[in-house]
Amino acid sequence: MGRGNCTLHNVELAIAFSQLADVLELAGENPFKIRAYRRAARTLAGLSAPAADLLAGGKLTDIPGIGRQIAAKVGELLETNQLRALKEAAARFPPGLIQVMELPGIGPKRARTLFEHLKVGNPAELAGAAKAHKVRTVPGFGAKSEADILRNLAVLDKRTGLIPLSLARALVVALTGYLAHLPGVQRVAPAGPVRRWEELVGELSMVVEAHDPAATLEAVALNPLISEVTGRGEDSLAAMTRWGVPLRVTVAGGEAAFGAALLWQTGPGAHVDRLAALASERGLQLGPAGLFREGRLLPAAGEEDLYSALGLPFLPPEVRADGAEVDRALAGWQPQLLQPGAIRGDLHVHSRYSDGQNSLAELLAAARQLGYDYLAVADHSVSLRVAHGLSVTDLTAKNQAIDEMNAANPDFRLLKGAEVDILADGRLDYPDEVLAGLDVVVASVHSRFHQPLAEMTERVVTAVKNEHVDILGHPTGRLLNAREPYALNLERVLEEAARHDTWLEVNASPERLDLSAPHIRLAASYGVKMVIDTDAHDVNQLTDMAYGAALAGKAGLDPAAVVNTLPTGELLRALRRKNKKGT
DNA sequence: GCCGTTTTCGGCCCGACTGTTTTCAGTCG
Repeated sequence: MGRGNCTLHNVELAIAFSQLADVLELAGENPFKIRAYRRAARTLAGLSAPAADLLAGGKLTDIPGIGRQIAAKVGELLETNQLRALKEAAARFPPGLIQVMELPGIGPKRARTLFEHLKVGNPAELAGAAKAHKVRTVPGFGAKSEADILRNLAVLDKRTGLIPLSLARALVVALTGYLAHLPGVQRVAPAGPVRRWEELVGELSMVVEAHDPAATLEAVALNPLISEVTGRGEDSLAAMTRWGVPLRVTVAGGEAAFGAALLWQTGPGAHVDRLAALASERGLQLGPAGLFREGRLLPAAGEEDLYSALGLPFLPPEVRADGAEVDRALAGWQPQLLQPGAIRGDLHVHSRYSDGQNSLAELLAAARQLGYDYLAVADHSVSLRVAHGLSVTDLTAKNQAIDEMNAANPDFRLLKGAEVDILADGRLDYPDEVLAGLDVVVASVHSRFHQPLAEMTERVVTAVKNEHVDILGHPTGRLLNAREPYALNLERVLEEAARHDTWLEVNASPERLDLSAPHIRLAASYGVKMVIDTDAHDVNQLTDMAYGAALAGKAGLDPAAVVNTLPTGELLRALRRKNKKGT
């Protein structure tokens, strides 16, 4: 974490353009214009420098997809904190109609139709209309749509108030920067589910060490991210953020109490309760104010000291859960984490050849910057038209370009890869002889998501058995907060993956986190090897590896089961494992 | 909206699936 406020501004700019795209979609604007705004939103969110600096330096329009008009809108946002175009367009529709559009099967046209016929302007009103069987009276809707709407509304309801970890992290980085610069503030640390790397976040929590708690909390209340202060204590403040997620800021009473405050605010409750119980078993008292013996505060500057005082190894936030981990640690268990630098490369990234943003040269340079030894450029296969899936001819040309890059860069290895679609019947989207010419084959499902369980399982198992497939990509297909996983018997897939030595991907993109931590545990129990990949479509997303590493730590995955910790030579041997065994 | 060593205008993300229809519009990846 670091980099002050720049991430905040970029994320906020991105959200504004994304909202503009949403509302223009409702308004029936030119789809290409809408796409341009969405692209700009993605680009802005991924920038590594503050957009404000680029704009000031006249460099913003150098970025592909950002022209004069969007740059002007960025300027307007930075100056006035709002977009006139967004305000005007949004005024034409009830604000809840955007949420109605989040329902699967409901796009801008159908959301508008519902609004015009039934006057429903938000999910709650739509639920009422559906229950009263009014939806089926609207042209283009029937009993099936009505039932789908009700079912999907329940899913939508479950996730309200939860934001993706990536957005939560951006907000916490922004708040950290803000807090760190307040006078009298010594230390700031994020806590809560963000620090535990929970995949969806329902609350933000920060711990501060400060000379003057009242003045510090007063300053927090003035932060523009905060829409409303909901509670004040002597040393804490509760507020609602503009993103609808509550925030708690806790001021620790001095250095000796910082660790305890951080521990308490990081949670979860069951973990902290187990620690407190353990402390009292040892004649100590552990609470949010610190660790005490007979009423005397013991010196403990950090969490490490607290764990150590209880006779425990340090338990990093991502492994803190229901308290059982405390007892495992007492019995000698040590959490296994991927050390920085353990990951030697990424085996699933996209280039400009399909739907990525960067050239091979840019990808190579970025990977080298991260200290990697290798990078597999796995672009989409021919069937995935929307993503510019590569024809065999294009793939051949790309492979040749990779050979040339490798010849010119002997210290690094670009791997010839493809993310090959698993077709509806389990066949792959390239012929065998083409697959045989690749270093890395990632096989993924990108179509026909609604196949019944048995059919989908058979389809994926067929791919897993395929001798050319190295990795099963994003195995469950879920999109966090957006799309449910497809029906799949994962245990059956794991069985076959273990048998055929096919690796499973831990897709580290914060939109997916697929496999999830529980699924990683399950896969490990089958003896299946895993690869942590970012699925980056932009060099800035290569650092999403941190999400995957945290997920592996949460799942307690043995680093030895992670294939991309291998150095180049061993990885290349491992990639040839099937051919060696083969016929 | 953006973009262009062919274009300053006219392309750009196309095709399959779905539920509602009696021939297709809307959604999605």
